Amino acid sequence: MHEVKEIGQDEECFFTFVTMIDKFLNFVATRTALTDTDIALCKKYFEPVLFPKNRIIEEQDKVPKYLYYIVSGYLRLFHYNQNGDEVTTHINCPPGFFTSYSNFINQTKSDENVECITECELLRITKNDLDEITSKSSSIKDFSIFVFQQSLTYNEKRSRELGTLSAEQRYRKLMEEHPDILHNVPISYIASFLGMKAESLSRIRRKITN
Amino acid sequence: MHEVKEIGQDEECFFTFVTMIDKFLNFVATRTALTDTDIALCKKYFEPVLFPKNRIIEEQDKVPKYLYYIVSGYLRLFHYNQNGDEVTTHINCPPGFFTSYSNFINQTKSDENVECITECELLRITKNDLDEITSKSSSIKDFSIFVFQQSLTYNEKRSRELGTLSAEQRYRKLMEEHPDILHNVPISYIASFLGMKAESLSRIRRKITN
DNA sequence: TCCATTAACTAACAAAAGTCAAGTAGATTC
DNA sequence: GAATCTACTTGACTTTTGTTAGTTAATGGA
Repeated sequence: MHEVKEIGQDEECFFTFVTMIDKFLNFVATRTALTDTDIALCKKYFEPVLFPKNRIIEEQDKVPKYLYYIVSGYLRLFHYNQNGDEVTTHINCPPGFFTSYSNFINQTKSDENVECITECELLRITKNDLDEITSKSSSIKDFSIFVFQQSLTYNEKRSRELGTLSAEQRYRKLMEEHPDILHNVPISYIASFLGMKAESLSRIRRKITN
Repeated sequence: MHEVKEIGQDEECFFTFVTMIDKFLNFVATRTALTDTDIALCKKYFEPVLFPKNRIIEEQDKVPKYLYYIVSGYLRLFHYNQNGDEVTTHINCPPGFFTSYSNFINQTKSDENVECITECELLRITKNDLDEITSKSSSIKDFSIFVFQQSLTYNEKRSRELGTLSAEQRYRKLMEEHPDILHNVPISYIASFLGMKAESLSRIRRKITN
């Protein structure tokens, strides 16, 4: 059985693998029926890890190593633009998966970093191991295709909103759909994620709450 | 052997199936090696069709019937916003595939219309038939996964650009990457696709060419 | 051929968002 | 507890984009 790895730190960890993998299996079960064999495969190949706040777990200019399932915590994807400013392109929280999808799937170099915004409990799997378990289990394969499609749908939605909504409408939408993000993620990341400057978001927030 | 169907019109058609499918097979071959069996499968299941300018070939509130390969012509995806205005979310041209991807894959209702901007020569395939040939040929399956990944990559790129570039930068980028679109697609569609008003695009064009 | 319709451009003004510079409040550190 | 430091806010100003309305050019149908 795995132990929870806390990378680059010597602090003790009280989170148990059983808890994490069970949460994951519950999530999968909401969508796909799993056999005992499927469950055993997941337990064998998904590795539980615990990271502290602000840890960068995938680096730009490298091939993303893992697909992550988020048990707890907040993650972001960001890169640097021509001026050297950080641009946050994704923010996610439980329950869900996280990685630089197209680069992970194709195993190509990504220009994005994956960073833990808060402390994060994650389950991770490499591309090789994912291919391994999807070839062994058609249920897991179906679920993995579903996850991939979710990412496609997400990006279609995101580009539609960025193309047609005003900064204020985009913020209001985030307030409705992910109020938790507002309480757990720095405003500056949220502004960048919503495609506006931090000052603009500040003004919008004041106007709304006034 | 198929005949080229020209739907809803009685005009004669001089495009041959052989030409269309050969262009398609050449395109696939740039990426995936096909056996004679694979080629026979494609010829059997991809149906050549010819549509006139402005024809809507997939309608909103319905499940998209086909995935299209574009042999010639320009297509767009559009929907209506709260004010009843058209919003163009995608424009594409040969060589490439076209559909409302996430709804086609999941066979769910789409709120988008697929419209031929110009006369279009297309090859189309239903979801059932696509599943059929991908189950019979692993090469075709690989290629089909590649096509969907392209769509994911495309949407990631698009949302990044809409989130971080100014209207002028977005137009300049389109000028560089798809100058042909500017000559074949109405300005109003392009403006909407780039997330700006037609008047803004007009100003930008004057400023650039002045 | 003429009329009606539409697409594209223009201009003047309004609103939204960015820029720059300064200020505040809350943490953190020594 | 004073001094930093950082994230966030604020205000004045600029630039970009949207709005409205009018003009021109091209298009298609009767």
